[in-house]
Amino acid sequence: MVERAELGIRKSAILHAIVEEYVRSGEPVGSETIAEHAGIGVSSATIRNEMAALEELGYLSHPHTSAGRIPTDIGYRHYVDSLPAGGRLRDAQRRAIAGYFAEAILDLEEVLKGSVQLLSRLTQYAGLAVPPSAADEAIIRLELIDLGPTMMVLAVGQHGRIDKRILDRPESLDEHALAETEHRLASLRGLTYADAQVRLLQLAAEDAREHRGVLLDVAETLATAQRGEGGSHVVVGGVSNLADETQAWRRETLRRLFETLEREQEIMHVLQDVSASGALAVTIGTEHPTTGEWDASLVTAPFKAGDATIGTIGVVGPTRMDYLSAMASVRAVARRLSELATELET
Amino acid sequence: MVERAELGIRKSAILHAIVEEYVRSGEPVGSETIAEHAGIGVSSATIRNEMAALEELGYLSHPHTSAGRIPTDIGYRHYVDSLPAGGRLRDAQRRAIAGYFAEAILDLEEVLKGSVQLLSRLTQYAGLAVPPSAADEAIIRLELIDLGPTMMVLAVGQHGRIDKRILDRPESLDEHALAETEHRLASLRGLTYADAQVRLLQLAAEDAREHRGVLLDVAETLATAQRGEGGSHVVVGGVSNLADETQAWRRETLRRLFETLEREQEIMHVLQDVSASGALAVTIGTEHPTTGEWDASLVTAPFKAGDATIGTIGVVGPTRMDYLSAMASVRAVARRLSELATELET
DNA sequence: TATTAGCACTCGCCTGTATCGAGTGCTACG
DNA sequence: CGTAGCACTCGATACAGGCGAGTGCTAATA
Repeated sequence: MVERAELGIRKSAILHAIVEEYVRSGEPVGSETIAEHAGIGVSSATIRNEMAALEELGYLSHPHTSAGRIPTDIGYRHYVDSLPAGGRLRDAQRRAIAGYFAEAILDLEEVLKGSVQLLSRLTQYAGLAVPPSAADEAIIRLELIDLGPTMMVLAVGQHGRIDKRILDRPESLDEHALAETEHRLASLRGLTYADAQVRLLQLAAEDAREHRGVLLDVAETLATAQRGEGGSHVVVGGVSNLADETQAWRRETLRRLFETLEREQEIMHVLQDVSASGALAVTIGTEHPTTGEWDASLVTAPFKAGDATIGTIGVVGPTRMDYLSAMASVRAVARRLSELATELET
Repeated sequence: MVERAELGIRKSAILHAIVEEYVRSGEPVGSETIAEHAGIGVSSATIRNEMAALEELGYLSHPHTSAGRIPTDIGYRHYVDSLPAGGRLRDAQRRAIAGYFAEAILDLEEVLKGSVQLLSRLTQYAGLAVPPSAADEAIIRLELIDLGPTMMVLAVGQHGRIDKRILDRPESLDEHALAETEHRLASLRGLTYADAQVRLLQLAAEDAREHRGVLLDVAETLATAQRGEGGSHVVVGGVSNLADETQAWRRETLRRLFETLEREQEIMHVLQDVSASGALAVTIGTEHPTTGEWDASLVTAPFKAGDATIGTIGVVGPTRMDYLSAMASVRAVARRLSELATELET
């Protein structure tokens, strides 16, 4: 990030007022509006001078000469960074969150689906979540199930995750051999997905017999589960909010956004990128190549089980986003989610 | 459906030409265009007379006095009904379908995901599929897995479907009781989901002991699986196509469409409604209350395993749809899917 | 009787022009 | 340094005129 001289207190206040007014109205905001309503206590002419300076510094831009100013991505960034840590939730929102988490929900997968729905309703943007990776979860069942002409690898994680893959069943693998192979798999119970995968590769390497292929397939199934390509995907909810009339996206931008939302792998990478810090994070427009392409912003927060971060949850919306409220919602949901996950995993 | 006198051969030809031209261009089409390009062999004046008659009959409408005609839903309906049964696929499309199904794919769930993607690419609309219901699938595993503070019901169907539900574990249910309950569940193997559910309710009724609740929960899990609310949902793909610039939807309509696409239950019901006939079906705009709300059309076809219909696949697009090509694509994919499903289920 | 040529008419759309006003940037002054 | 004042810019809006696609009707024709 470019080093940028600290703005004076008055410039900050003006920028702040412009961002909030623009987010509210969607119209470029003029010096008069700020002078009258923002309580800065100086005349519009002074505001104009400051605005010109802010534009010079890259915080504001100008759709055309005789229009008001709109914040640039950098402007939003400064605004967001200057926001107090604890945004306020409205009572109704607080109650919605409390209400949702008050119901006893036992399945993290279900909880995540509900949570992104909740976030999308709270914020009017779309909710996203990356569920926990399987890597560190212990396997409590690992079975090879006979489906007649085919067979299925079935792994059950200690917290209830399920991964499966259907495989071709080689003719040579008769019932006896299948039972024997399954017996060998049973010895992996208790290992994590990651460890079990390593162990399987060892087993397959040591023993170069006929059914090595099956072991490799099982290993691949575990690997897939860890990459998040398996049963537990990125969870997306409330995308219809993005098509709302009031969101200022052009059709083409909207199309690209939806397109990417269908490519789970890409979304997962984006979310992992932006939430690398391990704390509530805001990613504004061009700050990330992918969000830049959408002209969108992300507000994300990790959720934890105990001390370990296990996933990410957040919202996507236009860069002209109500960051304060989105941050408060995401923070609150992530906190509740962490509590619940911690509880579920003990 | 309202009984409507058969159109004469010439009116039909004109209507046909208008629909095709309008679908192609998106502009209201005038009499001149038809007279020149459609090879009807009469002058534009005659076409105009016929158009006026067609409008009178409800097949065409008029955005304003000096504009060309556009087809009404009834006009599209007549067009679709008069279409030859075997629409042609372009070679590239035929190859794409053959290519997709040539890869050995063993998991019907994966196949369906791929198929809706395929359909959405072939047609440039969004693909939809309702997977088979669990009702008639035999259960080959039915387990109660100890997850420490909770427990999981896990059902595996004979063709590899998986349904699970995580339940609260009552304190009274110690390891011994859990093992015993699981033993009782084991006796249900081989029954279909529907039969197993009935049997479970009997068991629970007969034996009014402490752990009745668990049996009821298991029954409920099986019921959920049959309603399609469980692991296998409606499969949707290629929705970004719907946001394409060239599709003439207004923002609000688009929003409603996306909103419904997120409500799986509703989509499932719509698809079941429209594909009740058991054959390739086209549902145009207001012909179904839900599609009417979207100003959209559906082209759907059932797919079968052997002789039994097990699911539905199709596309959603604007009423101004290239029906011929969509029908051909859906028909071809459904046929391949049926072959594959038949093979997988034997 | 069905078809067609011709033509007046309609009406959306495009273009050009004029006006309005929000908002700017600059300058001069306190 | 802040402010008042003012000329200027430029998008938005409104309106008029002309164009042209397309209609609907009528009268002539096969």
